[in-house]
Amino acid sequence: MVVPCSRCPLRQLPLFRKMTSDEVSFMEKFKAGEMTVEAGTQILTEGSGSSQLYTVLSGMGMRTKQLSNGRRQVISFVFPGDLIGLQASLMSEMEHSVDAASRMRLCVFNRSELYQVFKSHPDRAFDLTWLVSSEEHFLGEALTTVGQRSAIERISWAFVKIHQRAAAIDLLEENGLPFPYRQQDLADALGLSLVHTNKTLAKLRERQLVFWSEGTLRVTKLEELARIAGMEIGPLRQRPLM
Amino acid sequence: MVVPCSRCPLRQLPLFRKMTSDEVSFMEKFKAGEMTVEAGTQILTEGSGSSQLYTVLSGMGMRTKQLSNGRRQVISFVFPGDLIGLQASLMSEMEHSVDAASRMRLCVFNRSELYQVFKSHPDRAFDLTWLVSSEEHFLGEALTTVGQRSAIERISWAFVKIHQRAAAIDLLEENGLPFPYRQQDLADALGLSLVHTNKTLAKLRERQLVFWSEGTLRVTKLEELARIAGMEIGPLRQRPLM
DNA sequence: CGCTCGTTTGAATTCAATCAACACCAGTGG
DNA sequence: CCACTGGTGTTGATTGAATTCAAACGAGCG
Repeated sequence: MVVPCSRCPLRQLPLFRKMTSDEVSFMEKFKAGEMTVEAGTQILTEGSGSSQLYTVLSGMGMRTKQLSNGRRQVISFVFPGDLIGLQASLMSEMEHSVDAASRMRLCVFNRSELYQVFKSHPDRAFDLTWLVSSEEHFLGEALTTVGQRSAIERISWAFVKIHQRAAAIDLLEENGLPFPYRQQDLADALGLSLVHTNKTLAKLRERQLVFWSEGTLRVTKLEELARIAGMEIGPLRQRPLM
Repeated sequence: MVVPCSRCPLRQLPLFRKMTSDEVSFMEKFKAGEMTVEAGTQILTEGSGSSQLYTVLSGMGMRTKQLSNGRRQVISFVFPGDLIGLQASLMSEMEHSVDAASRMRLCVFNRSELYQVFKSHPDRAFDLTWLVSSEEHFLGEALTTVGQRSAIERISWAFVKIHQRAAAIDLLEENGLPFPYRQQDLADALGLSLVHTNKTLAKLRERQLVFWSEGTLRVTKLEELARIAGMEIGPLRQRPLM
């Protein structure tokens, strides 16, 4: 059962820019359908082209990059509202993979129509560029975190980011937010070993700042975490939803 | 003395996509002038808006991000052909600074005309998006390097990248390429301490792989460096020049 | 019941950070 | 003219944060 873009629940959230009905109906035409994938599915594969773009409707995933020596970097966690696969459409192929960490529902767009967006809807093309730039911005922050912060600072930074984003897409329940990753995923995202990640998580738990178990993450003292990370906690910028 | 875009020496290089004379003359209109800055100048400042976009014509710089604890991440080194300041035009402000490491000549564009590009020249808008995406791609690689590689691997990776790019913009002289940075800059780019960077550089020098002194970098065994870094050495993708 | 997967904990090791000096050079000012 | 200073690079010694190694535990599953 496909939801029309105009009634997409994500679109109602204040995180996402209000669009004119004209813009929405254009996106509607651009939309090829919906798709559900199970946890563990590889949605996009590093090194291969893709004829599709996706907007995440629900569920979570991660972008990963494989090294030849077997190590792996988690580039970012993917949340509802994120656009994935654009890189393959712009360059000839993906330079990272995208894996589903939970069951995910995806909105599918045809890559072939991408140029139409640029040709006939410059404002939406601008939005696309904005989204890529926003992702670039995030990677700059992540690079700074991995390059300059200690283990406890990195993990605190990550949890603040995740909490903020989850709050903005209405994922906060009273007992926490769904966080369907393994400790290894977080370790690979932050450039830490699994063991050290585990021990650092234990420290945060002891200090009553964060509780993460059974796929649920509960952040109890956001400001304290931000203080540890040495970061500002501003409101999220409104973003376009494709 | 301002060079018309059509006779821009960068544009003749095979690294940059051939453009139609129509496209070039559009860029020409978009161009507001040229500008020269001395080494050490801050071209763009983190947290502040900018009414200008620049394409680097010559010289080198770096994007940096400041942490509140005094540490600093060098996000990337900036080379001729790179576009800087787009982020400030898309978001409301820069989220990193750009500093000149040597004297630089810059091609200046007015931010206010950016929307015109999207409106009237969708192919150039596409190029802009491509550039941002390419930068995002690079940051993903850098994140992977800092997150997963050892010190000697990181430095080797960086030198391979730098050598490739320098070669593509005709910066290779018989004695090496101009590399006007301090060891501290490289250290901050790779998430290493100055001392450890220095010692690792000494190792590479002993192994006769890289010689860097007095602002000149000479890479003698590119393949060996790439082998150490565990990376592929493919040809650079052709890129648009704004 | 045995098996796998993810988490947890302890111990040993190591890579890289920090601390501390010194060398070198270009300015700069007495 | 020369002592002094600040910036950059170099080197050795020490420390420490994080990795690696190893083992065990619990949950879910065929």
